[in-house]
Amino acid sequence: MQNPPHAASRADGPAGSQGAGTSISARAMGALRPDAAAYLEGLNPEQRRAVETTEGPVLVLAGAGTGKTRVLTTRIAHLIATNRARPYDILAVTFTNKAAREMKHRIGALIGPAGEGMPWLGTFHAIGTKILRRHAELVGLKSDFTILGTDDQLRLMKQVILDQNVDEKRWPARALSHAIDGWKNRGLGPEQVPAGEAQAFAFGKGAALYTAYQARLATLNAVDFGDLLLLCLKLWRENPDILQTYQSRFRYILVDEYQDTNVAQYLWLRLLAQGHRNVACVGDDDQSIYGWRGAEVDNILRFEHDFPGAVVVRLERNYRSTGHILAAASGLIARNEGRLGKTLRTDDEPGERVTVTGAWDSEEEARQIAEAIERLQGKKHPLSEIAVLVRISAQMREIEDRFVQLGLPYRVIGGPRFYERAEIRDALAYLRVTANPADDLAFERIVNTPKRGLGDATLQQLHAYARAERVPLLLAARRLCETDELKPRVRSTLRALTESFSRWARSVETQPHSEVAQTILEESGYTEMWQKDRSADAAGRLENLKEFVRSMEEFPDLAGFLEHVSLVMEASEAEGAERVSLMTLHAAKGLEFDTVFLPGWEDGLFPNQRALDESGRAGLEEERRLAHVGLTRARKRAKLSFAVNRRIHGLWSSTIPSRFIDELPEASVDVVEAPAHFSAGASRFGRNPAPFGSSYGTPGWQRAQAAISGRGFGASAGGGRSGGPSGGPRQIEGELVAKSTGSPSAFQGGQRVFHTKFGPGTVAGVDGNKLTVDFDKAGRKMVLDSFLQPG
DNA sequence: TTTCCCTCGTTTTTT
DNA sequence: ACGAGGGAAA
Repeated sequence: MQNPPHAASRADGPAGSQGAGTSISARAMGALRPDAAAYLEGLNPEQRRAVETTEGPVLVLAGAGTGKTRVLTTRIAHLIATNRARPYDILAVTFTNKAAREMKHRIGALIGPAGEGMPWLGTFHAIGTKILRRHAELVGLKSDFTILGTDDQLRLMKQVILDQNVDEKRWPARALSHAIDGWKNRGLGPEQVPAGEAQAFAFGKGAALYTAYQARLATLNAVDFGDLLLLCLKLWRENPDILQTYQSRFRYILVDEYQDTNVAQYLWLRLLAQGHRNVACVGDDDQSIYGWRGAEVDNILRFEHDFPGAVVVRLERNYRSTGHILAAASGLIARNEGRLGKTLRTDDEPGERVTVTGAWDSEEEARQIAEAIERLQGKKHPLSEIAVLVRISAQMREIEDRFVQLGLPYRVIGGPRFYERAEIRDALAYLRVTANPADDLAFERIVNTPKRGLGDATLQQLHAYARAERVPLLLAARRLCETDELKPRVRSTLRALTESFSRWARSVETQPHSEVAQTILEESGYTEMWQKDRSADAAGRLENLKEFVRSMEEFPDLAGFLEHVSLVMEASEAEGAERVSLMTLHAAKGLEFDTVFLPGWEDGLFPNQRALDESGRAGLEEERRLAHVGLTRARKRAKLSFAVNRRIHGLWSSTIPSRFIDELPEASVDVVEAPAHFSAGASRFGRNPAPFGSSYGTPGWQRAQAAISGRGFGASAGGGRSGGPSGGPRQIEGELVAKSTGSPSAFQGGQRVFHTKFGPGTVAGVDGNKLTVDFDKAGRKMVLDSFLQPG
């Protein structure tokens, strides 16, 4: 394999017309290729260069919508098709399981089943796990180690903090967890933490806590996510021979989303890449939005320095967005200083300009968005091609409320993950103890779930015994039941539990694991617990449990299932329905939609004040990249908006439009103004609307009304259901201006009424001029009678 | 052991 | 405003 048949001369493929310096034979050879390689067709010259520069380090700077995934998958197909590598010679790492799955899928489509068997295509963590299982004993583990999720991690930290006599009030487990995660992200083991930082935590106990935490993990035969990479580094550093086998095994290395790598991942890659040095990293420094969780933009900025002789390919031709959208995004991101610099361009038409709309408050903003969506819907715009991207999840509530009122179908992307739901984690804990009786953390989670009278006191006894005898909790429980240490009632409950676990463990040997799971959930009383629960979401939880058991069937055995779960914490998404998507900007990375709404462009919210406070200019630049990501999600329409008043932590505060709005290139932006114009004089977008400075407060609703009707401020562009006729008295949420006047109402219970916002309904109760109305669509609301008409 | 109340925090999220 | 989690009372 030293001389592959089609050894590429240099980067210039046949498409590169810079023939100078390319040998005749090479060109002749290239001329053959288009036939031989259908998969290369349709690639532009830069993409092709990124695919065909197979030898040596390559950095592909792939702007948004420039065909990044295509390059990555084609490159793999190319390596295999030209016999440069077999599927198992290639290491391809991604960040998310979703990305890994998609890549597998697309490679399969390109080269057929040959791509199915890429054993080393996966997330950093999945590959790290695979490697660690093979050499577990060399890093002090057994090969069936468990991978702890965040909740287990936290519980462990709490124990460690307690053990070390640190005040848990002052140094909460979360903070320790944060610190340790940070160290692990930077590739630092307990001994390598800089003394200063270790000192800073808990009066110098930082290092001791870290060490103790690792020791606890080791005794539990468990690792956390950080360890999956960190322990690989340790393994390789201490065993050069093993490192070398991996270095020579991976002839070609590919990395997706390189801008998101942290230091540990970078070190991990660098060690592996030192073998063949054929490492291709694909990323976009302008889409680095995970700095807060350890991603180092520096990794991508430093690539040429770290891999001397690297070829850098820029993909700047955008196939996604229209001209104005691209211009807006480019103009914005150009304000960042720490970037390698790319200029996206498109051959597409200029299209619609990016719109900017102001609203009086966040509720009106939500109303405007919903109306705009309904208008689009009226023009046959598919809802699945519309997305609303928010900066923080708290923004979603009002928008959802509005959608619910209108009966507009939507889905929230990136909500609580399936495997993170309490009922699923509980069920998992039962399975974990069944599969591995030494899994103390899982045991602790469910000893008293459902409630069976085994509380703290009992647990303390178990712990004491377990620690003294150096046995797992379950075994400790079993032994203590044989003594008179426990109160009779506790003893019998505990004995029943331990016996159940023994029984379940036995049945795993003989029965299908999903059936065992079903049995466990029933016999333990867990299902019953939710059946008795009267809260609203109990039914959903039971549904989830069913789905959980069903999903187990896809795996060959219990161990396989548990491994999958610990690495793949994502929701099973019901695809396909015709719905608007609602998500955070972070969750939107990698997705695209025809129309994208971007609400909440207000200073303090976006750019987020906290990001600014904590990371200064770097924070601002990351926020700006986030804005850039948001804009570049749109294919045809991007609609920005801001509200001048927003409720923050329950308090109404006035806000000013985001500085990012003023950074957009004017030529690509349309300001959608209310009929009577929204601000005279001030800057282009009505920055700092004079009459309501920061002094605006809750009692000011009178002023608010005056301002709105007087200036037409933020009146919805399309009229429609939210506002009265323009110029007339504006309606604000009935609740907000609700002031009981005491004057008797013209309405009576049972009467049919109509409300401009909520539609038709029936009066359920009367209190002065405040009415309780059961609306046909919106449910029960308190409204003022002045907003109602007899129906 | 359980239940109720009070305090605290509240960007973004993967594995 | 609001929910989660911890501590004190039943």
